[in-house]
Amino acid sequence: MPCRSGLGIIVFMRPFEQILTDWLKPRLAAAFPDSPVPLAKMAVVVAAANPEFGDYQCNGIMGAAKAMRRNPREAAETVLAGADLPDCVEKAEVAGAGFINFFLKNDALAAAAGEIARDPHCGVPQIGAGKTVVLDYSSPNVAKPMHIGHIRSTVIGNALDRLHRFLGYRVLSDNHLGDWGTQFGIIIMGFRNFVDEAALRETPVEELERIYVKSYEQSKADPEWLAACRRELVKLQGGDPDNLALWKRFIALSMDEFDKIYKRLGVRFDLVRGESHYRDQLAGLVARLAELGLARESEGAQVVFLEEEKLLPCLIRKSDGGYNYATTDIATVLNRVEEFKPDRIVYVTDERQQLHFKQFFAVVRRLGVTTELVHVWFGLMRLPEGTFSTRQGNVIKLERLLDEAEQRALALVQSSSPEMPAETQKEVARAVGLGAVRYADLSQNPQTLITFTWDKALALNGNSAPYLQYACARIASVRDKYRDRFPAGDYEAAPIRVEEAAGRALALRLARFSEAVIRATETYRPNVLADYLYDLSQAYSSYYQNVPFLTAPEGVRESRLHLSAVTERVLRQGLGLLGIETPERI
RNA sequence: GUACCUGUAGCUCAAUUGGAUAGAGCAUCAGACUACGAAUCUGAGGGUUGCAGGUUCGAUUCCUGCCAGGUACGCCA
Repeated sequence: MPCRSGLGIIVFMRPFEQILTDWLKPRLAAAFPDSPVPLAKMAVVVAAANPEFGDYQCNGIMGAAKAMRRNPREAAETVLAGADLPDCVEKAEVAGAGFINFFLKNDALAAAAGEIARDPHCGVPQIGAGKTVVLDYSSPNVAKPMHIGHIRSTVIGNALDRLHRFLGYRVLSDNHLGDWGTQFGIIIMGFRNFVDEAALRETPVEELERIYVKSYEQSKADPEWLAACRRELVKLQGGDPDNLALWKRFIALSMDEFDKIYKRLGVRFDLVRGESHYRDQLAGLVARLAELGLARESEGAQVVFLEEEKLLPCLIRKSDGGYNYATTDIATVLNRVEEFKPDRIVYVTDERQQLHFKQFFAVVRRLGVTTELVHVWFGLMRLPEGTFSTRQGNVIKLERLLDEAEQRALALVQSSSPEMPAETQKEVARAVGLGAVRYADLSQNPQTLITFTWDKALALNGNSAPYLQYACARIASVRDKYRDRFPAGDYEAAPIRVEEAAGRALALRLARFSEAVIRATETYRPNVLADYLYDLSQAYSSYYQNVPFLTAPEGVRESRLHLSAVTERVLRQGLGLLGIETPERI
């Protein structure tokens, strides 16, 4: 992996899979001059599935050989015949039906670990340099408390945010608040008739929710009330000063509460532009779509038909003259494209909005926008007894989840670290509890539904954030003891040597960090990184258990401390990308 | 009715996007602290990958049909 100039300065470093792929390409091109399978696909090298098959493997030859009616094993032998292996490879062999397996030199693994320690990005290439991504996530509705259903968009979106930045992308995170919908007519009526000012001072957002629910129920039972709600909405949208003042107050109260949660979760946005930010552009947008012949009237509404895309029609203006979210979303894309010139716009929402995104993406395409648009959707959060909803009253507030997590973590810290000062215990419990909640969500494939249980969300052992945090704390603890006992020692200057099996397995995991980061980002699945970190951590725990540090002979001791330090660095960096803190001691 | 998603060990989830003997955690059972943190480690049992076909050297992955669950289908977001 290390690539040095003659002066011993690091020029660049590449992951092993990249080195091996590049090595394979010209050889495959020579062996298969007329292959119908593209070289780029044939030459892909991936981590080996099983240690007995080496460290990395290439599976592409079998497909190509098949397409050309050649014997795959013989074809693979031909490729390897020259035997001028890359420096990092100990041996390469053909196995099974026509796999090529690569076994790396221990020295190469040791050197790679050393490079990761020195590289500011832990060996991860800056593949996003020069590219801009707008990331749209969280986006809660004003006047409703955030509940456990909101955690997914916020936590997944935030992890994607951090991952992209780490890869060198310019990221603009935008919290597209629901601050301009039909709900405000209902809330204003609720406010005028039911508000309890004392409650509004005590728990503002809960009170707003209460009056919303009450007014909503009344609107379903009473057509007069519903009509009044509509009138209030039209007044608001028409700029009525009283309603505007109320609306602004609702937003301010909600934002205060959202900000508290974002602060606890370590989430910050570059932009907070709610739907209302685009409200003056909606009429012009609809007119433009009509002029272009894209939109036309249907049943009193303005609609874009999407038969070519085999999609249902997209409604952009209601028959009562009001606009809906599709219109706002289209306007938002146009603004972002013009203002930020992004290469890509990524949205993180739940699965229910898939059709909506396909529809308004299609409309935007017809307007000539070529920016890549991605909808990252995730499965709904459910309770064991079924879905939850505000109206059923079975929601679990996000704040309560976070409080509970910190409490459980505190109990654990107090029992296992009684000597720790109370203030520190509290701080550690915060990091451990919130880390557990984040990890429980991020370690699962986003596209599956999550059934919420307290035990799962707050797990503190096994495959959980505290397991990873524990590994970090243990490394830090050994490092401090080393400094006590060997004040003159400098393990960071000592070379890393890879000898025993557990150390080799650990170094191999470290070399795969960049692959995990890139794949997690490109597939929009933070769980890929979470899986990697857990695997790395297991490799370390095993190493720790099987190999002495402080009682090892000089040299070996320093090498092991050094390898531990690299592991710590990658773990802290990786967990940081998931938004999980790693206290020195836990 | 149409479209999308999910179905893997008792439970919760993986499986490098078509690769080799389908892997982890929890739970169960058996071991390991007079060493550097046992929030840990070592090992065992546990599988017709919903069912039935198909495509090919090779399928949890792709195609078709069923079954079960979830979600969405013009004026909510």
